[in-house]
Amino acid sequence: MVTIEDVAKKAGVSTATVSRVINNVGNVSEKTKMKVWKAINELNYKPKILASALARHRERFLVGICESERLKNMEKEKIVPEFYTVILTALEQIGEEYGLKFCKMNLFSPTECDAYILVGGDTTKEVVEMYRELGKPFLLLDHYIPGEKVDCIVTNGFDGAYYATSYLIKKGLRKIFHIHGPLNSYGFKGRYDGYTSAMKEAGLLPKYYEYDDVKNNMDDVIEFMLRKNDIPEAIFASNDITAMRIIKELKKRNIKVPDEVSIIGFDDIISAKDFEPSLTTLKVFKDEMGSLAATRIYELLVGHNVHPVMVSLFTKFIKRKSSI
Amino acid sequence: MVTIEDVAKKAGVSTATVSRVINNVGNVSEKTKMKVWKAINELNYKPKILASALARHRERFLVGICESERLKNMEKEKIVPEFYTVILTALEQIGEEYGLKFCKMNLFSPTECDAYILVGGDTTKEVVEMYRELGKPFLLLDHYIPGEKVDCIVTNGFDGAYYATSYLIKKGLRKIFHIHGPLNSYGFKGRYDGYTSAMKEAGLLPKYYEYDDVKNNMDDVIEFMLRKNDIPEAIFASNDITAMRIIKELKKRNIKVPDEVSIIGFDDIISAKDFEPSLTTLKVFKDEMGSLAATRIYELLVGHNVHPVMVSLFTKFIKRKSSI
DNA sequence: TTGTACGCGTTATCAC
DNA sequence: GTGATAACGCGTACAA
Repeated sequence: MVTIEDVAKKAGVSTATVSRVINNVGNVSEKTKMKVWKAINELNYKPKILASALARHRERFLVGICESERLKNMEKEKIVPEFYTVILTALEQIGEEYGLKFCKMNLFSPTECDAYILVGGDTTKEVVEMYRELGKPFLLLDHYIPGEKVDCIVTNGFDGAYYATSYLIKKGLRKIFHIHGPLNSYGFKGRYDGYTSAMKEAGLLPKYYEYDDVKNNMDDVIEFMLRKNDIPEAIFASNDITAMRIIKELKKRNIKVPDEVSIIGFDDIISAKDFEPSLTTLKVFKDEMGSLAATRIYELLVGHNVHPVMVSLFTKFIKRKSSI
Repeated sequence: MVTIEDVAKKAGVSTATVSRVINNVGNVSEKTKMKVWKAINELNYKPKILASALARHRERFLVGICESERLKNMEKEKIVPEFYTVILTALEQIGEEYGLKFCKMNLFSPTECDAYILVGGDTTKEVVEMYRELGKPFLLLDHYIPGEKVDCIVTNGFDGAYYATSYLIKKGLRKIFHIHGPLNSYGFKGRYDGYTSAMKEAGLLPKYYEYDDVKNNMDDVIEFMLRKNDIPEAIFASNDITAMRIIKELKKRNIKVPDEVSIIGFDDIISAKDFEPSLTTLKVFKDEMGSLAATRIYELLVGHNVHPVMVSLFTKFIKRKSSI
């Protein structure tokens, strides 16, 4: 392994100078810079992020947590239960390990920071453009924008949905439906794809209904579904809230869960395990998302040319009483 | 930040003992273990991977690079050009930074190692099951298996395809076709999804043809396409080899590229820039895949309960002469 | 402008 | 069974 010391020796300077050249700080004469870069290239030296990060621990970076008003309100009204809190807690805890300080701000009017974490689905192409112009590293948390090649951390909805659907199929069920939110949301789209993919692979016909979260038209959706397709053997819902509303409507019509219809949700929100019946679901690791975000933003802050990636966390199937 | 020293002080032992307890090595009395765990929990201490990794550099891990015969033959016959070489080079270089040693072996009959990297698309559920039973960390490189929740590193075909298709649309083209390999391959499927997604969003009708890589039936595909849909304005191919074969067939029929038809490939294989005309394509960062694989397998080796994730690298659009 | 020396948090070696 | 301490590779006060 070639270290900074090897480079220093080869260039005939001290390790301090090499470090200064690499990180482009302090005053180094052009002549010395040339010598150092030459040595670096000849030895094919790559700085070790690990050691660098450790040594930089004294450095304090300020990272902006950027949220839209809409998201904050959803938090407040418990539509997106505990999401924000859990993420932020993990983010701050792991961030501390890297010497990160966090600072909340509005997504659309960020204040000066060393880096930014853009939370939730309200980040558009235009917003990304704005952050690009700030010239600081940033990443999307729980969101992805096709074609923009911007670093992001998301939950792998496809995989979870595929697993849940396959599970129901393996249990011998055939008439498995999917009720989902708007498919322009990346999260819902992935789950939809996972469901249809599993169904098609098993030679089954996917059947799905769109549900409007805001209007809460579950009554109509269920009514329509029952009239048109008779009773399904199972429904995979694109989140826990939706699953709970489905169960409520089924109960109203005296349809037994899970005896007549199995229901599976997505998220594992806190109330899922105390619901009646307790909800079978796919657990989303919000704390892991937070800690991954902290790790990633740190890499972007101190790493030399980091390639943009999408990191998607797998979910965990939690078997409870709402499904066979 | 709470360090190992804080824990040691609280438990009334040395840092060495705390380290021994955490990593479960050496001889520590049960009584001391209890004291240490108690202190760890009370302080909510989390070991710092960074420092741990740095200190462990002296340790040498042996990592198996597992490939199927099929893949090795494809390498040899240049069907998957330079893939193996580029990946392995980056893997070894970055791996060295972490004290990793690599050892090539057959995917289906691995020998004893500390961890494994399973290369390419021949890894099935059954193979995964076999590696799980080995009880060692492993990850898939350039492959993903739905529902298995196994760590993997892939290229984000969806994003690249979406970008390329959107690019053609923005240039004013409407009749954009897609010629793809078998969709049971994760890579081809993602690109297919990205293409159709971009087309649908623009209100255009996706049109695609499957091409059989092994039979090399490009002549038939092009013939069929031309007869049925007349001439497209552009074709997005699911890889460079396919793109080159398309161009060859079009040339044979005196159709000009890019004047009459724009062609975009995927991969940016070495020969892409010397092809006539040079190929517009989406560059896959093989070296980055290798280095990410090294980093990730190291995290799996030394990290405490690492959550499984899929890391997908964004591609880069390379504009050359085969497209407008 | 450059070099010396210390510290980042953890693990491993060697005493006891 | 346990403790003191020297590494690991790099960044940066401070000195020169």
